[in-house]
Amino acid sequence: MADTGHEAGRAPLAAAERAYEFTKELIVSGRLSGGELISEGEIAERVGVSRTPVREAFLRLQAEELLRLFPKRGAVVVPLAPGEGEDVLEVREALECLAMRRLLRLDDVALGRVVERLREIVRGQTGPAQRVDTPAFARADQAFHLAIVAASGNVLAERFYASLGDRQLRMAAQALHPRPERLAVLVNEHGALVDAIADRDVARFEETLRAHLDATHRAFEAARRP
Amino acid sequence: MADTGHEAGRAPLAAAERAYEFTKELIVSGRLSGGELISEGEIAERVGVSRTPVREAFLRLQAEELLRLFPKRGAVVVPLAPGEGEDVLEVREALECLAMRRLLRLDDVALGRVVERLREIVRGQTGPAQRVDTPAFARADQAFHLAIVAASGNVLAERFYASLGDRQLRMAAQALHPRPERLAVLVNEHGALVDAIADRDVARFEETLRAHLDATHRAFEAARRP
DNA sequence: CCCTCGCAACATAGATACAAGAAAGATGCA
DNA sequence: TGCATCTTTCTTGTATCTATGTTGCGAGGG
Repeated sequence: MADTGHEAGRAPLAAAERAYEFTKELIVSGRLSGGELISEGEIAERVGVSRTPVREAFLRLQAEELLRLFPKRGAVVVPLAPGEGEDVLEVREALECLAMRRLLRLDDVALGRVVERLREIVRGQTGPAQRVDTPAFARADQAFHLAIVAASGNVLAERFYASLGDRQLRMAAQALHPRPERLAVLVNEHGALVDAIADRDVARFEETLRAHLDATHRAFEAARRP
Repeated sequence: MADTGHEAGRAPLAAAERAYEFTKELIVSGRLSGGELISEGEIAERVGVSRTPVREAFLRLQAEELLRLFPKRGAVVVPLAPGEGEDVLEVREALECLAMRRLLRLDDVALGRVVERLREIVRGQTGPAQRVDTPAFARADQAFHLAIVAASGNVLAERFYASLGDRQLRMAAQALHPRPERLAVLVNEHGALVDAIADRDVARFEETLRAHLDATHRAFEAARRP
């Protein structure tokens, strides 16, 4: 039973993890904007670890398409491409519609549980929307849409959808911020989506979703090029 | 240990890349099946590099969900989930239909170029189909479908679709290849898909694709559970 | 004035060394 | 024999060191 005698309970949080969180925070928060160049050594020094875990962090960030590594030259923060918002939204729409069609296979009881869970999430969004807490709302929005995909049971789609998350957050932060009055509208649209699911109305779901994402997209584009 | 300066004359392939390809080949080809345990050192020795690039390769494979890394314990090959075949096909269908709708935005000249490129790929499939070269055909099949998605210009979708291809290759390798007489049919179906694209007929494309994938899926499931 | 060659600074890529954690097997005791 | 514990060994995690490639700048020749 020899207890280790170390700071019990406190996870040491691996160096690679710290480097990852640190760098990702820099990017997602926007303190490092697209196109900027960073080096392993620079981050290593600031985090206080060696370059090896930083390298690992950079690889993960590259896999998430937040960083782009150039051999022997360095790493640049991937800028959001002009058409990227469109791409993300189209894929989201496709995956969510797929999820909706898949949800139809559930019996009424199971679908009822899904609907209840979704309504719960939507209820949780009214708070951030009223407080105009944009970052919190962005996370709640993401959780809502991800929940739809997750409920469909397609783990592949769920994983991919989740991987879009950080990218969405990055865009949402820019898209929602200048237009806080849209938040309440978004909550209503979420409610309408759940209604469509509860009614097993695929066409209405797709139509509502398209309008919902179109509005978000347009807001984003409007924010980008005033 | 391997002398590094030996083949330094031309090293177009980085050590990390070699380690990655080597390990991925082991997994996708099925020589390493789900649940098996591998270690960095083992691969490093077999590839003839140090553990550092192997570590990098493992991280990439983990990001692709082909490998699962356990801290301080090792790496296991992720087993293919029971419903994964279904999941993959559904997502493929969704993404390809999305691509088709996107292709409609192209003008006739651009669409004509796409169609011609696709026909080229289909023509290249007749050889493997007649020779019943199943692995080559599987790659050509994947290239065809990926080309459709790539032509749509959605890089996000394209990347995800490519990662699905690896999973599908892996499943195909594991399930003894179904009926070789189907290969010629598949080529014809590919041709029909291109025709639908050339005619800008979304409905026909979706219908043909669904039948195409359904048949593939059924063949796959039939091979898996005899 | 412009072009080119060469050198220095800097960045990564890979190898190696070392430390620490976890599991299997060996060992001693009741 | 059965169990607790200790040791051994295998594994990863991190640091450091060396090699190599890329960039940028400046001197020198046309």
